[in-house]
Amino acid sequence: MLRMTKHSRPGEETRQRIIDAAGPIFAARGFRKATVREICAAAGVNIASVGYYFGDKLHLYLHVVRGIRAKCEQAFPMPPLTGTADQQLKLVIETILQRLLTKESVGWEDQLMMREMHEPTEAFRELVEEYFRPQFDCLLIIVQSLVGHKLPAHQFEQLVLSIVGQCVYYRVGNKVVRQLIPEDRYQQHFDTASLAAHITSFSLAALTGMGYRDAISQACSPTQGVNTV
Amino acid sequence: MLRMTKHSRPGEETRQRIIDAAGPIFAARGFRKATVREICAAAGVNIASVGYYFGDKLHLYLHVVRGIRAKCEQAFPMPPLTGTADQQLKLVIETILQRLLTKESVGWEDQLMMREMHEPTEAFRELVEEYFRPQFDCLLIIVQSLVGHKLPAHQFEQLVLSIVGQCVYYRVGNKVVRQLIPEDRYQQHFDTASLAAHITSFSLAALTGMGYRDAISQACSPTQGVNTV
DNA sequence: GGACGTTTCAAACAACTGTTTAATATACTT
DNA sequence: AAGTATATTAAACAGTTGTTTGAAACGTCC
Repeated sequence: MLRMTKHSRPGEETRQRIIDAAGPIFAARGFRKATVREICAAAGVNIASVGYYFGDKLHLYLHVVRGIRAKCEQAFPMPPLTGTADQQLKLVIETILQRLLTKESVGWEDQLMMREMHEPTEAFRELVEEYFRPQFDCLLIIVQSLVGHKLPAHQFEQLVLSIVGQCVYYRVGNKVVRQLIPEDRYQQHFDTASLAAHITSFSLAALTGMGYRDAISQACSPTQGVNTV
Repeated sequence: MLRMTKHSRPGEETRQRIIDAAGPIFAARGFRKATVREICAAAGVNIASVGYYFGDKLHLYLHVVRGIRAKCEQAFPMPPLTGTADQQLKLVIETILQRLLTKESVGWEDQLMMREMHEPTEAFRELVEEYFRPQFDCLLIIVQSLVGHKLPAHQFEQLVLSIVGQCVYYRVGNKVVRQLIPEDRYQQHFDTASLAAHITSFSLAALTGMGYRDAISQACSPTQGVNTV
């Protein structure tokens, strides 16, 4: 039974069902390994529907990727930049780790993101601009605020990348970490909150210890825009 | 023309040629995308040779992966643990970055490693034990030496992972970084040596700033084995 | 030099893939 | 109610893949 009003064609439903079904499958299997047959079976539609609505498999994939940012922003929104810069840093690190380390039930978006990092498709460039760049700029502002004075731009960028790198590794190298660290100790000390606390204090200590930042001003620096050279 | 003595069958040569040709192709295309036909064409042998010598494509892949560690250790050997712990840390970070960021000409082994991290095969477990574990233990000893006193094991491990994470991100997230950082600035400040210097000072500053380590002992602590709890 | 095990080869095989087709069904318009 | 554009379907298509086959070529040993 199909209902087809002027503004909601019956096809819209199957179209959406295909996208919904395709996301987790592309994330789990990768673009190449994921088959149109499996996606259509999961969506409960005919094989030919992909060609009918998206042209081909690649364009379906691009539609899926382009819909990710919104979903991710909705599940774990970036925290507002209030409070001291120290607090801001901790919150952002926690948010990034949550997005990265959440279980597969909601986390297939990040799986796809990691696949794009490893084997970029056409969608990669805009994905960086719309997903990674905002996180990067956000951290850049916080770090500039923490340092409190001007530095060459590349130094700020390297500082931010050092922070991001620590977070991302727990996702990218997750399987390695799981094998390097004894299981019980992993369960006890490598949850999202503990890791966020460690990475935050590690990074704050680095900023302080590198002399970029007064050890005294540690817990009381409000955020202010700071320009690079 | 085939030469077949008792101890060096003619097949040994083609067998080796297949392995040599397969490595870069598996690394560049991934296990699935790499085709037996392309590998055999690159090796200059018949398609059927893979089945004849390795049984099937998967077992050829496993042979290739198992031969990686030796090659990598030979190209960029881990530095001997001499000098101050500070110097050791810098050398190890440099070695890791060199292994990770070397151009494709010699770096296909690490490409394969990254693929295994993302999509592990049967070879993953032993790869971690033989390749990642030594690096991890090496850094663990250095960090223990830098801290100079006992700490819970998981804290040492998180410190090491913070260091490794910074390095690995420049490989895993390379394409992201390349797009986030303006090209000219990347060329100027994001070479292996500069990154190694930054990551080293960042990490040393963190260790110092976290209070794990006397700021005074910074440049003169010789390595000594330190046991965790 | 002939017999034998080993190695190579071109060709075919079987399975799976994304895509297209042409017919059928559906819902809206007039 | 007829007509029409839209949507769905089962089936077939065309291409690529890993793997197997059976014969031919080769080197070694008696």
